[in-house]
Amino acid sequence: MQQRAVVPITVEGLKTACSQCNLQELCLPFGMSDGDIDQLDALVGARRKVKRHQHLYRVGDAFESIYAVRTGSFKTDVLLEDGREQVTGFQMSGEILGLDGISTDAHTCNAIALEDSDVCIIPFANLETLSREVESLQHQFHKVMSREIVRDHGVMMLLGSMRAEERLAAFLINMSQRFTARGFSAAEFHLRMTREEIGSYLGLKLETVSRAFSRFQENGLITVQQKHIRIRDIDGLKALLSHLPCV
Amino acid sequence: MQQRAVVPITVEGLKTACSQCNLQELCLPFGMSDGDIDQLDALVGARRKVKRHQHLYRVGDAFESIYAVRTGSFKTDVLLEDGREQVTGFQMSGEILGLDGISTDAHTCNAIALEDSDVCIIPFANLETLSREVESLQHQFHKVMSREIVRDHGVMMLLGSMRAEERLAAFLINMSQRFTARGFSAAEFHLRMTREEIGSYLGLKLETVSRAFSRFQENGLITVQQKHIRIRDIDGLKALLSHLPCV
DNA sequence: CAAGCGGGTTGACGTGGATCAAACGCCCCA
DNA sequence: TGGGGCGTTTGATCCACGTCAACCCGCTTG
Repeated sequence: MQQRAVVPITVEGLKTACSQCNLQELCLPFGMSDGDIDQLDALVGARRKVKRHQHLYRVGDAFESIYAVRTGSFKTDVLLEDGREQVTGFQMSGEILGLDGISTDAHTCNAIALEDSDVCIIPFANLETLSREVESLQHQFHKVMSREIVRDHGVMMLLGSMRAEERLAAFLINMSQRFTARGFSAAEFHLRMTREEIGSYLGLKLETVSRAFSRFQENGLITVQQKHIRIRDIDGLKALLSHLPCV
Repeated sequence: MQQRAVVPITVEGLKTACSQCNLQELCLPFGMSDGDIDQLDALVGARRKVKRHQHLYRVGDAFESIYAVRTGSFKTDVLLEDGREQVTGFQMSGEILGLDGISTDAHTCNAIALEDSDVCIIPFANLETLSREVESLQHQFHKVMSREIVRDHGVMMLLGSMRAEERLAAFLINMSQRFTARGFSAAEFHLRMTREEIGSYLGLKLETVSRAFSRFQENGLITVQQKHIRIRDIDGLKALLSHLPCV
């Protein structure tokens, strides 16, 4: 995935134009014509900064906007009464947050910044209005929602049918692909979440995650130093998924 | 590998009008005005019968329509290369199938009838066109997609953070609520899926599902006779979920 | 500089659910 | 009417992952 011509980021302009944004290929405007994207510019309102560990929204908050991650990253989670946490996803730049709120006009999960981050606010009423006029926007938005559903099915597969090492391998491969799409190294990256958060996402305890990392390292698949991951044998990781037990 | 059984669209001409359908409250038209629903009538094309164990669509099939279940019920599943199956959902009358296909213009899961069933075919291109004109339809459709996302998060919670009996209790409560919404008894119903399918959905083996049923019966929470379930103590089931260990 | 702390690793041990195995009951069909 | 097969139940055993606990490391703070 090649980056578009580098465009100087608008200097602290409160509104960031989609038409000038280098995340176009990853975000809502993907596949839209330049003309259509210009119309999006009018819609995407202010940006909002969210500091590490702060909530972008919480369960029960009134739903008004969806958000596109510009910089940084987030996790979304759901809490059970007794305190158990289920992380439902990690979101990186260009990805859309808040779709859960549409169904009941209130958010049904929490969105928390994993690092100092920055989102574009997309007022949902305006998005619906504009997407009645701009067919490509309408279609693209539907694709974004559908992609979220497909992603969730993948996670269900992972949680319901895979063993610990398969889950972690799938997670690492997924992270690698998403970093690659953003122009970062496919083989070397920095995880923003803790072992506990990874574990919650994968339906495992943090000790199990840690042990699986260690085992991967022993087997020469990766190198781990705290949150810094280097993938040494991506095919080996992928083989774990095919359940050809480490041919 | 069996050849695609190209089910001839049962002409049956009788295209059912949403405006005349008693599933309105559960289906896409929910919340729309009578006038707006009349417009939907033009859109919902033929119906299609699907016999028990037949596919409504398969992974890889071109995406053209979404479907509303009229009678009967379905499961959706995803398969891993080595044959492991993950059931991603069960769909009852009024519920929408096929949203997974929007993202890539091809279906990403299989939809299989659990009994002889009957769906309304909603050509997606037409739906997008009409929902550019009918605001209430647009909004309702977005809610349907969002509800699916929220539902998936619930399943992730279940798979990632709950123990076997909690999962089954959640499943039974959910089924009971959905039967109730359709005018059936909340306390007594007939499951259309096997123990294995329930297990796949809940991330458990069929033996574990069976044992949990038996344990619930011993504790006076339910009565089980094969697929026939009678709930005797709904509060007891709900208590299992709050993880107040059977006070 | 020490003390405290959050995150991570590692070991010893326990257990919930998987696996293996046998038998049963319902239903379809010859 | 009897047989065969699928779905289900139940018991015995196993093991992957959870739990508990000790310790390490890098940061922060007084």
